[in-house]
Parts: sequence; structure tokens; C-alpha cells
Amino acid sequence: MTFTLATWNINSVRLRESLVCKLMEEEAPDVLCLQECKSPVEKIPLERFRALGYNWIVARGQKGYNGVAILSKLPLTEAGGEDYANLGHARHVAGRLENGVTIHNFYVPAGGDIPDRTQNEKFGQKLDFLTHMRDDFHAAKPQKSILVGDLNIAPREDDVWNHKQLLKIVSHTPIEIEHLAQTQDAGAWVDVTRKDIPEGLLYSWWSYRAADWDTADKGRRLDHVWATPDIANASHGSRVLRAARGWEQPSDHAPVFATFDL
DNA sequence: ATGCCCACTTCAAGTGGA
Repeated sequence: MTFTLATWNINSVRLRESLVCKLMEEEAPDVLCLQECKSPVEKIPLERFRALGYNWIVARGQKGYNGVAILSKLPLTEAGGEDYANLGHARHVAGRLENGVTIHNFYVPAGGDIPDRTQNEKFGQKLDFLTHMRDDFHAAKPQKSILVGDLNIAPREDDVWNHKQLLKIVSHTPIEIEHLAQTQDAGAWVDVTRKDIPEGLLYSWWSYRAADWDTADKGRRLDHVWATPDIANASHGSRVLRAARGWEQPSDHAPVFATFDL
């Protein structure tokens, strides 16, 4: 079977219900992983999504903040959701397809402004969240798994518009990149997006603050698609739907896609 | 560092995003 998956930080699933539908109609990924739904699960507007063929959902939600959901056209069963770093936040949910592939959907904490855990508690929480992920993957090596989400870290020099200028900016500091690398190594995760697009600048997020995000193009690649080695070579066709950042009243993130032949 | 935005809660201004 072949299926296409997309991950998108939607920045309020209720406010942008119509944009989710637009993506479903125009791009029709078989599996759509959303972050920052900012909604309790029972208030996610599922009826229009179901009408477009997305009959399966697993989600974790909370009022106003965070929230992750996997909407699927393929049968999908609940496969857990963990409170990493014990923050009491809805930042992880997992589902399993009938072919046995597990899909993890993550929203890693942004980490605040100051990249120092002694001055900024949120930065410590971000590092602890990644450490907890690492320890879990080390304890139980994931297999036949895909990990997607807003990891809030742009690890490579060509994942940001200016490497040197961003070295002390949260999302691109060496300590965050090291934590992310340890998490990736613990599960032997393959960066599918960079397997498919190994060269060149690649972004999935552009700040709302820039007057003209498209021309300035000061982006970062914060949204990722990873896979375990047993299925990573079945992936292809990765892309960022940059156009979605220019849709009316957009999210500040663009969807990232990958296709798997399994 | 970007430039002064955007969403949520709840109706004013604070928190959080990154």
C-alpha cells in the first residue's frame, strides 16, 4: 500500500477549520497530523473533516493551548499519548495503522526566549521533554514507526535563514540541537525530509511579524518527519507546501509531506 | 532576531508563541 502523510502546526484548529478542509480537498493526505489545535478534543470540528473522508481520529487536547490530533482516511487505532516531562500538557498522541505502522505526533515545547534553564524555566522544560523522549526510545527501540510534528528545533545550518545570527536564538542553539540529535539517535530515526531533500535551504515556519514573509524569507525548519530504519527506505516525495503559508489568515507553519510505499 | 504580529481568555490586558 501507498499512503501520504502530512504534519501541520495549525495554530488553532477551530479558527482554521476551513484551511484544514482546503488542505484535505486539494492535497488529500491519507493521514494528517496537527499540532497546536488549542482545543479540547470534544470541541474539534470533526463533522466537516468526516465529510471529506477523514473518519478516524486520535487526539489529545486541552483548553486554549497545545493539543495534537491525527486525522486519517485509513483506519487508525489509539496507540497512546504520553505526558513527556510531566508538564500536564497535550503534546503527544500516537496511532496505529492496519499495516502495523505506528505514527507518533509531537508538539515539543517552544522553550521561551532565553536559552538558559537557570534564567528561563521553559527552556529547561523543552530540554527535559527531549530527554524524556530520548529515554523512552532508548528503553523500547521503536519499530515500523513514523514520528512527525513541530519539534521546535531547526537542527541544520540550512534549516535556518542565517545560521550565525540564530546560534543564540531558541530553536537553533547548540544545546537544543544536541538534545534533538540524542533523541533521534536513541530511536535510530531517519530524517525523512532531509533524506529526500538533502541539499539547500528548507523552511516550514515563517514569523507573523515579518512584513512580507515571502520576500524576506527568514524561515526555519521546525516541522519534521522521521521514520525508523525498517521503513525509512520506503519513503519518498517529501515536500513543504509553502503556498499554505500564504493562504488567507494562515498558520505561521506550512505543512510538511512524505509518502510511504509499504 | 524578527519587527511590532497572532491566538486565547473573555472584554483588557496578560500569556504564549519561536
